[in-house]
Amino acid sequence: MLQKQPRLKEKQRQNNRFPTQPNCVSCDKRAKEWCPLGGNINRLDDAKTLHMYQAGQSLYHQGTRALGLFCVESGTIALRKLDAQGNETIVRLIHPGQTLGYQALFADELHTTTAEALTKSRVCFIEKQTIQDLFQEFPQLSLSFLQRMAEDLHQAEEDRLHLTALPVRARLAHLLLLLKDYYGTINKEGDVEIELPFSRQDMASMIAARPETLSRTLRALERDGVAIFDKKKVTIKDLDDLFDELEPCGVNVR
Amino acid sequence: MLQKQPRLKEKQRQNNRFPTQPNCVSCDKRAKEWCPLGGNINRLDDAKTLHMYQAGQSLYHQGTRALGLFCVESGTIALRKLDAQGNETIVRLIHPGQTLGYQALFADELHTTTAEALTKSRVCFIEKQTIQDLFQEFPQLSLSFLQRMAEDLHQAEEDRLHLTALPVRARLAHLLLLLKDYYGTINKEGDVEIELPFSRQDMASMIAARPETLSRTLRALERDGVAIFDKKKVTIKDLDDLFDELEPCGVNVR
DNA sequence: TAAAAAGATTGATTTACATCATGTTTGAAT
DNA sequence: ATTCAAACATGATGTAAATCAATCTTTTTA
Repeated sequence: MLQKQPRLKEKQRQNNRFPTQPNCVSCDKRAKEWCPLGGNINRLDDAKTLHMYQAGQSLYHQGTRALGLFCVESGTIALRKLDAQGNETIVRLIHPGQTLGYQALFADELHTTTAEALTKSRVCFIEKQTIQDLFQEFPQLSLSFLQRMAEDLHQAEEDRLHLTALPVRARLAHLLLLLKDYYGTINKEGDVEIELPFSRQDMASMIAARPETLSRTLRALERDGVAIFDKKKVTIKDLDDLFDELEPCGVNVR
Repeated sequence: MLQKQPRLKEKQRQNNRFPTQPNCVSCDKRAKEWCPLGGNINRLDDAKTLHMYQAGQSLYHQGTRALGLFCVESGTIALRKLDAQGNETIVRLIHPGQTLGYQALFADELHTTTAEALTKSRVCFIEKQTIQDLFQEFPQLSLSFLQRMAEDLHQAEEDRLHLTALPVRARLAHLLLLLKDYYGTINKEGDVEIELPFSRQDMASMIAARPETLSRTLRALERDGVAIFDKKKVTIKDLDDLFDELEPCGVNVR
């Protein structure tokens, strides 16, 4: 199965040298998956290899074998799924501290998504054999991954519900509320500003809408004074306005 | 949170006595989750308790704590999800040999669905403590559940795709193709006959459509000679006709 | 810098499906 | 049987979002 390999801009090809080695022990973003290692977290630290990815580069490709696990230190990774008709959707975003690649690894299937760095990213890789060794030595580790996947499953259920029960506008509001946690800052006027790391097309795919529909919905939100969309910058005066979009639909944002 | 407890028909209240104890060792339907127990499968056998459920009875309720795992010996269990607006959807069906209840148990969350027996069912229950002990003693067990959940996750991804990419008619065709594996028989004319264990409303919820839409779609398939729907019995002359419904959508039924 | 390609917006039109309304069948309780 | 309440079917109508098509904008390539 052939995958599209996005070409990189010239300037992106540079600056790939002299990375500071990240340290799992001091990594404050590390997700709870690795907690069972406790004081032995250095075991992970020793086994990992650091990789730098420029925006647009892939960590792995849909349809390939899983060689190990990835753990994001910085940057944003998108899991893209390509279907038979050639539609590409972002299934999920992975943020610093989170692990990815476990689905195919644990299911012993081929990767069902392509993992692509949306921003310049630092990602650690732990190969399959190491994972197996660690799981053997620290059985609690598999339990924490069980928990992880159970939560994923819960999320998937929830997403399905939203998809069928909520109109595009509410799905968009919901997405913005999730994104603000990762990309939101407060500007000098005290408004929330979100710098989106992806295109309109990607954004549309995330809420299962067509780009045209997304575009119109953005404008509708602007008309109603809920948010301002300038290129990839979103400005929100009052988050409550977004919550109000969801309230009549009975959604509680975790 | 109050749950609707369906009233049982009179005759269903009877015949709940003298169940033959099922035996995990000889259970030929047992799913691969328990394989790691190997020759120690009797450990599971000793720990389990058998429960009989009449159609309409619940194994557990959405919003309650997970007390253990269930393993279906016979019958069909539906996982129902009730949303804020009061819509009820069948998220999934569980068949003999399969395990259920692990999502909430592993995530340490409340049950996100209600498990309801659609037919008279025999289900084994293994309580949390036992599971923990077994997982401790047989670490491979958690790996096999990891695999299980990874597959579930894959399925959820796939379902989401279908939901957004396929029209109701294709989703219905797809559902029938899945159901035939569990409920299909060949009648004297050589046609496939499926005896559905659920109502039209439930069926509609499974493909995320309204009952009216499902009703019309059934008739459309009948008009086109693809299938005949008589009450809960579906007759299909040629399965290829169903595959043809999916082909233009680029779906390959596993 | 110009040219080309891709992405984004906007408008007009279509459509699949939901909703509403009404009638019919079913099947359990009396 | 008779009654009653669900479940199911069917027709009429409404609508959110997709599709089609035409600019406009930004990015990439040459």
